[in-house]
Amino acid sequence: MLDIRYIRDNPDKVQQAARNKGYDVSITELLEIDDDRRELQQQVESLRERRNANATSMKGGRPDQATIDEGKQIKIELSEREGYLGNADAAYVKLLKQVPNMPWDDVPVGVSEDENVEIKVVGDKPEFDFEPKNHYEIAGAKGWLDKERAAKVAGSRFAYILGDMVMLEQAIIQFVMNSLTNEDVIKTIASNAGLDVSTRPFVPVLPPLMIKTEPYDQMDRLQPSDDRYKIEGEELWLQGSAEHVLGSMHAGETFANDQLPLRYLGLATSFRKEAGTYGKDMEGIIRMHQFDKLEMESFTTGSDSFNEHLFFVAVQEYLLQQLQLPYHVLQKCTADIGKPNARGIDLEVWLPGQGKYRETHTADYMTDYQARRLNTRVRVSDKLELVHTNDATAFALGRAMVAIIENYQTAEGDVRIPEVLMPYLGGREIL
RNA sequence: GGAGAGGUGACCGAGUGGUUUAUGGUAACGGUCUUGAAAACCGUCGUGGUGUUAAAGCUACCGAGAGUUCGAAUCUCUCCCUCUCCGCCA
Repeated sequence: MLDIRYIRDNPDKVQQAARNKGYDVSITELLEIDDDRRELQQQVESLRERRNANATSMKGGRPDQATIDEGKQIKIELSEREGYLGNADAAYVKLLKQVPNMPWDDVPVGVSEDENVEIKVVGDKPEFDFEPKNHYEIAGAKGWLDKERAAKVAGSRFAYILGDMVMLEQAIIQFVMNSLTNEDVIKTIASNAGLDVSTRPFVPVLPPLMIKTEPYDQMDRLQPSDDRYKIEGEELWLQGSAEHVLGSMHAGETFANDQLPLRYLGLATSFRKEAGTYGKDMEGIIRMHQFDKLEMESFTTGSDSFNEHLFFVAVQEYLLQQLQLPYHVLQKCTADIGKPNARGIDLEVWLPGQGKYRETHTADYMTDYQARRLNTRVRVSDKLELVHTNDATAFALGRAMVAIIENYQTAEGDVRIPEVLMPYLGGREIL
């Protein structure tokens, strides 16, 4: 949620930003309702003042009949005004929630993801002296992937992952966990990127995989709710990303300044309905209803948050470079960054089996947009301010394995193991 | 799932319908005293909204929401959470 005071002071800017992001919300209407609401609030508060004065006028003794009658009269008026205020408040909050976060200054204006801007290309695409295969051809032949039986048991867009592919996932998890909990690695990443950020390592987290309606809404991630799985008969949902359960973890809390930055590395299975994508990416494991993901989330002060965002991107690049996977970096345009985002970066890895880049990583810079409704704050030199949140993919494990399988394939249909992962696979060099 | 007990400020803890603008204590901060420190004493010590140049003021907040009442931390209802016992369970 945006700060209403900012909206009052910058109505045109906010309106334009919402338009650029593709959100149809009337700032004029919002500010009119805001005015109405404030006027009603004044009326209600002065009635309450009268009520309170009336109720305490007897200083503890029994009030006389005239005082009681007066109180009854105030009560009638007050309850009428409170009714109006309640309606105005509901309309106000509903509209205010619809206002997207302001895009950062350098976010390109665009109407669709086609206008995302490639800002960097890294790594050499592998060259093969044979026709490279898709990950699902290789994994299928190896017996690592069984979607038919998964369909029988759970339906489409589910898979049994088997054998060495399971070992590979575990190896990636261990590699990333070991790297990002090591302060020396954090130092290296920050200094390579030339970033003046804290070198505090990440805290690994196994979060709950379900989240209640209220914190989900406060994270501004409940929408689109038709991409979410709801537990029948409960105000409970399966999370669609560890971001949802990590970012809401400190709702209602106030940090001391020296607790920040607080960096979490969550490992969680994420669930998405993928409604409206039927027929799209049905082959392989690119777009499953369920996938394991290592996700970074951090809480910082406002002054540190932008560098933290750049740091998260640097972490993503570091991990891909360690695995020697070729990728490019996209700066997402206004239409694609997302409603709570101020800025968004996508990393896409080159998939030789498909002959194109595919999204494997996202870095979301939220400023204080999520924290405002979560009410997560920090005390900075005696003043309270909202924290800023950043989240970013460390590895979506399914897609990471797709990238490894396709980039490291051999003519024989085997998969070489990236060097940094060998120690986690018993020193083997090939799968 | 069943039965019971609870949820009050940074923390502990009183408060079962009306000077409660939430008692008291701890911690923190400032001061007095001291060569310095401790102790003692004095003072300060919540958040949101509204309002304003700034303030004062007003208002809300005792787990969340709704209700009863002239008046609610206190009574009623619903929900959330914690603890104890039973049941079930990896």
